Amino acid sequence: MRYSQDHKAQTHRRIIKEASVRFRRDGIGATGLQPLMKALDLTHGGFYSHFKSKDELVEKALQAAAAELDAHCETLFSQERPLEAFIDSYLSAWHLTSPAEGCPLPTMSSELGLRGQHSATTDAVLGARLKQIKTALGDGRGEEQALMVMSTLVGALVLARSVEKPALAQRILDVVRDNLKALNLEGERAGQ
Amino acid sequence: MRYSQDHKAQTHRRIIKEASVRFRRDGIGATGLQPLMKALDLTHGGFYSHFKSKDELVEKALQAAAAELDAHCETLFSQERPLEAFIDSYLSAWHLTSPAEGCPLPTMSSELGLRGQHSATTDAVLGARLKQIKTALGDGRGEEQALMVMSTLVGALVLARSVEKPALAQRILDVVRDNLKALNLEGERAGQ
DNA sequence: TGTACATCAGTGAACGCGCGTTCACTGATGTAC
DNA sequence: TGTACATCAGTGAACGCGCGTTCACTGATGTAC
Repeated sequence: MRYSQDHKAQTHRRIIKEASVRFRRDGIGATGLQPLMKALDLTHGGFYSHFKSKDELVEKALQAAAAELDAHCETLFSQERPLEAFIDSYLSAWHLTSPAEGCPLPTMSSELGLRGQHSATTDAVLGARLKQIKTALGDGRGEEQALMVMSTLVGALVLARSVEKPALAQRILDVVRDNLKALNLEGERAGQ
Repeated sequence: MRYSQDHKAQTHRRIIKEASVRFRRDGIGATGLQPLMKALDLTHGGFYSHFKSKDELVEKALQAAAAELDAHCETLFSQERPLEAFIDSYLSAWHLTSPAEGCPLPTMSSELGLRGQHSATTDAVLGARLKQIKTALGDGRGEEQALMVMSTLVGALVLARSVEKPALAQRILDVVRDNLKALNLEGERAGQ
């Protein structure tokens, strides 16, 4: 059946979108192409008229998640207190329980690293955040401080998602959020 | 064939040891029981006379990795500058490239969390490190500072292992190590 | 001390299942005349 | 404007493969007499 002009492009985007959700939520290895296509009311055979392999979809899905995060961060960093907005967002209860729509660094990039299948997109995502944080800090040691902030945010989220007790997870997020804000307010003052 | 008295216990430990290495290095989902048993010159059928399921082995392997880390950290924290020794060890080039023998938090615990199969052992591992760091810091806000340190260490290692460019990975480790030491030396002074 | 037997750690074939990937095919639609 | 045809996104069966798990079996050794 031949479809209207941009029908295939739409399907292409739908596959990438669904994949970027599932890869982040369930893991890349644990996400099957058959269930993924079925969720979009498609059959699995058609997958290969869109992508030449699962690996290609993984890269496209990571890029889609990166673009999503870029858009979200553009909003956050144009607020009055950009760094606080970013920290609050990254360590929110929503981000804790919604890896499917969250930052791909602790999910997709992490799994790609584990398998030794690194992607330049990971470096781009990290680089984009570092640049935004550095600009928000505005002082000379911005680059190093930005790396500290990102490491702490990612680590806190990874740990909060890993621990068994929900109360401990929430405590990690709360403590790190408060202490990180305190540190960075100092930095912002020092930079002025 | 009947074996000498503690032969089975030895095999049991060998399986757990090999699993704790493979789960951390390759991931739990990507580690097959068949190749694992073959690597120990055993056949896969015998696995179930040792463990009732792969999940049971996962928990035992995580506990083994935790015990290994405990032993290593006991050495580190009995040195003159315990916190620096721990930070240096955690952010070492060796730890970056040797997840198989390293901290299970960014590897096994992270994957268990991703699958929603949390373990109390994760909380125990984190708790043990927090306690040691808190003791090393020795001041009133030790608990919160300890959480900040652990989050930053885990995040730095996760990011360093995720990025594509080795130079960026090394830079993350270097910057975070230096800045974390600076922060904590202040803390140690403040606590005295 | 020598023999018969019970034990049980480990064997290896087999189970159903889902994986990524291939491929001959379908059939509604856009295009050509 | 009406008809014949080419296109090609999507179909669905099939491929080999490795997974976790089961189970009837083996055979060297410890134990009992």
